[in-house]
Amino acid sequence: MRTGGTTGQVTRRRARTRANLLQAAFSVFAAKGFGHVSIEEICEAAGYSRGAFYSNFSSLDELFFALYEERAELIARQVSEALAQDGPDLDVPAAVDRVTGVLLLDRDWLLVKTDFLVHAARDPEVARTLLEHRARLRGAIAERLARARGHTPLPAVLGDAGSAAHAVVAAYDGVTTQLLLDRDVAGARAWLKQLLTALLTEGSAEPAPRGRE
Amino acid sequence: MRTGGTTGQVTRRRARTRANLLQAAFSVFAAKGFGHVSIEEICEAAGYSRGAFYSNFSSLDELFFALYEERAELIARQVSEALAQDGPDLDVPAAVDRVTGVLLLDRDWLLVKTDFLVHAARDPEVARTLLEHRARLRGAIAERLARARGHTPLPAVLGDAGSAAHAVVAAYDGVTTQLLLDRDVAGARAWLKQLLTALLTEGSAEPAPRGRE
DNA sequence: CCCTTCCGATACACCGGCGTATCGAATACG
DNA sequence: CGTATTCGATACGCCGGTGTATCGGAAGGG
Repeated sequence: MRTGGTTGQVTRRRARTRANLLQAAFSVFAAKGFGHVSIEEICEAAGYSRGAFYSNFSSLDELFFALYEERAELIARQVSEALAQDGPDLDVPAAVDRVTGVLLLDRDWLLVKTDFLVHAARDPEVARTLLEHRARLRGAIAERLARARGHTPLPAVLGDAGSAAHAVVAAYDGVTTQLLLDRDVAGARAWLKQLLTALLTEGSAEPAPRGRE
Repeated sequence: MRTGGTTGQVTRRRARTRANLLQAAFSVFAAKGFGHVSIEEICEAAGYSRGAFYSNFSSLDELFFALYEERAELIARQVSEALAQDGPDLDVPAAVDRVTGVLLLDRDWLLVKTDFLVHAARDPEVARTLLEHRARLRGAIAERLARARGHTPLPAVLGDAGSAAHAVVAAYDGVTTQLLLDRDVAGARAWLKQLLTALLTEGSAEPAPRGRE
């Protein structure tokens, strides 16, 4: 781990190495799960020696944390964009399509995210980070819902926009859990649409999607 | 690991040992998470040597699996009882109270269950087991909902009882995720009631509960 | 009460992975 | 193009945990 360089001379090579390690770690974590992964495995996957690892990170936990933050940041931006993309009217199915394109399609990300959840569940410090990330996403959703209020007849079954956003996130989490098990992406998208439609509209009766199990 | 005893002479001591190991393992897994637990730790916690472990299980995975199945069986029975308990009318808040008493109160169980989910997400064989368990719970819910149909005005926004049960499980999973992070059991119960009320009734507007984050 | 059968504690050899120290090669900068 | 500095590969010692083999004591049957 680099501690305090005398000058600010940080090279391009170093940045590449770090990025490669993170990239490789992502694959390995997704495949095996954090907690069943050794530092050596990551180094091997990335094509570096352990020396490179310790030059860039001080522990596996630190790398994992850095990895999560990097990806979470990326996702958050993409979701915000996807939400902001259309007009003031709220077209739930269309919005779900765009957002799930970001949130549900990358199975590896779901796996790593769930590993991180497990981690956070046992460490309040880590939990804070995850809660903040979730709050940011929820904020984007609440904002979008608030914008729709008045244009589209969003009924107040769930209270204000913030609470409604909470419900949306819960639905998303629930669908994610199922998706991790049955790997049915199409089904998950359909279910999420179904759930959100039920939650966000007053009385639109649609057929329930087919579940695999 | 015991393979093929010449006679069927399996003693009481053995059963106690096995139970003690499972019990200790549960605590250790809950505290540290599967994947950060060694066989030795479990033996130490249970007050046995590694010899005892290998006499009863052949690997950590096997023990973990056995542990999950034991507990899941228990929970499934309790939930079924809790659901069958009252009359044909569906009192959502009351039912939620009874069911969440079983499903949300034991944090350790939530932690182990999530570890198992992570495991299952990477191993289709394990996933099948978990999916079957979930299907059983869902079946109990669907049955309960079907029984309520006709008595209580359950609107068909979600389709048939099976689909509605699916939605209920998704809501439960979503709330669980949040609970793992914020540890707010009361809040989780309130949220679950809120969500299920919104999903299972036509147009009852109630205030949203306070979230901590 | 004996004695057969079973159970689990102990001892042993082994290895994967960890963290550090050192040094040659790569890189930025003048 | 030289050179000061950083980066990462290699080598080393170490340890926790694994799985097996052996053996003394507990448990249950007659």
